[in-house]
Amino acid sequence: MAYRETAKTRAKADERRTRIEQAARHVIARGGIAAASIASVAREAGCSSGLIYTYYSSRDELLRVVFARAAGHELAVVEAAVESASNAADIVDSVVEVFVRRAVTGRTLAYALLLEAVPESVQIERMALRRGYVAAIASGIEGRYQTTTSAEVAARALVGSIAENLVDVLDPAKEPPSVSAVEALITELSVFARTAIGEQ
Amino acid sequence: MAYRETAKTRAKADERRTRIEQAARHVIARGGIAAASIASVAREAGCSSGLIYTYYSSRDELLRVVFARAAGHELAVVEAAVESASNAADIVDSVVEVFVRRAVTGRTLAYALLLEAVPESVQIERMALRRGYVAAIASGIEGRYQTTTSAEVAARALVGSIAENLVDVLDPAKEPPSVSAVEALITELSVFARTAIGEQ
DNA sequence: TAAACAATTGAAACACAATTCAATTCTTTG
DNA sequence: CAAAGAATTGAATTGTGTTTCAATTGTTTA
Repeated sequence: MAYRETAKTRAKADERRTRIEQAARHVIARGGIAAASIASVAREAGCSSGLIYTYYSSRDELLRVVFARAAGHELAVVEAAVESASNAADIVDSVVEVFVRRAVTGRTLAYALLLEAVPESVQIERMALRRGYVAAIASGIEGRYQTTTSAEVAARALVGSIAENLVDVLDPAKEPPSVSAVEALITELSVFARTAIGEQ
Repeated sequence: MAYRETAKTRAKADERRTRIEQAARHVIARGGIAAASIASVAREAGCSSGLIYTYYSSRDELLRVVFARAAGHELAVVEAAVESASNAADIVDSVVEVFVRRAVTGRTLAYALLLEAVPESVQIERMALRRGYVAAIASGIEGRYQTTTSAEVAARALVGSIAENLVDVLDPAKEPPSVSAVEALITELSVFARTAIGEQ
């Protein structure tokens, strides 16, 4: 008699949802959160503005979901780096390297994840990402090395040290850094971090 | 024949301007940049919204001026702490102590200065503040102590370490930290920072 | 194919603060 | 005091982007 929801229908809806999230991610990676208006995400996704509201209750909600997914991905990379390292010095080296290289490669996304002005709901996800980084590093350091201070303070300090040294590098108003500048930064941050946790 | 600008007039205008900036500072200290709408600053200053545009070309400009002044004050305090210290370990100790205590005492202002989402023009002032902190610390470290890494990277890392460890402390959604938690944080950050620069 | 209803559109409505400006109030000077 | 003009008001306007929803298009079933 009539149209009813079916597997095919649901699959198509899922695809649409995915397409919208991908579009939002692309727009953010290109121009930051500021560029991710409903209209521009819709344009990128090839749909109308209205349709986005079939999948998300508001712009903030869409941004929150997309941000959380991107953050989860970044965190997983850092967690993997921590896990594959064999001692505290290795951990901080890997974290510095992975963090800086990924930030430089995906400048605008990194800027959005770390520094850009974001709506409240997204800020909450950003805090969660930072807590995730800290937890990953702290757990890595804690088991294997007796630091002079609490692993949590040290882990936070490491995250802060890296992030602060990326501020200029990620500044959208500035030119991207040269390869040699990036290498130099990685080296110096590694030395600093190893010293900071009392290794070598 | 007519009314013309005079010393008294100018003095009154200056007073007005000062009153508006004070009002803006109060509003920000109470509720952050987000709370500093033109209407609420006007209410606090006891004048109309329109009058603010006699003194500032836009809300962003007002915020920029007020932020820059507050930032300058904070920076001067840190610079004084650096100058009064006699060696690298003293410098980092003083900076940690002054930074953390002031942040905790003026939580909302510190949040605005360091972490809150701000308009572009204010973000530029924030960057200047951070560069100021880095320069002050770096110059202090550089002359008196041979660090393992460049003084600039170390100074940035120190600023980042402190700021990151303040994130939870300053979160407006959270309770202010207990006195003992603040003391513990200062101690731990000091130990971390001294270790980081290679001093005991 | 027709009926039933879901998916999609996109222009209009809305929200919300910044900003403007005609009208009013205040100050100064001769 | 009256005229000139500056200071001030605050309601109306503007700008910008989100959100809605009546109308349209697409899909499914009998």
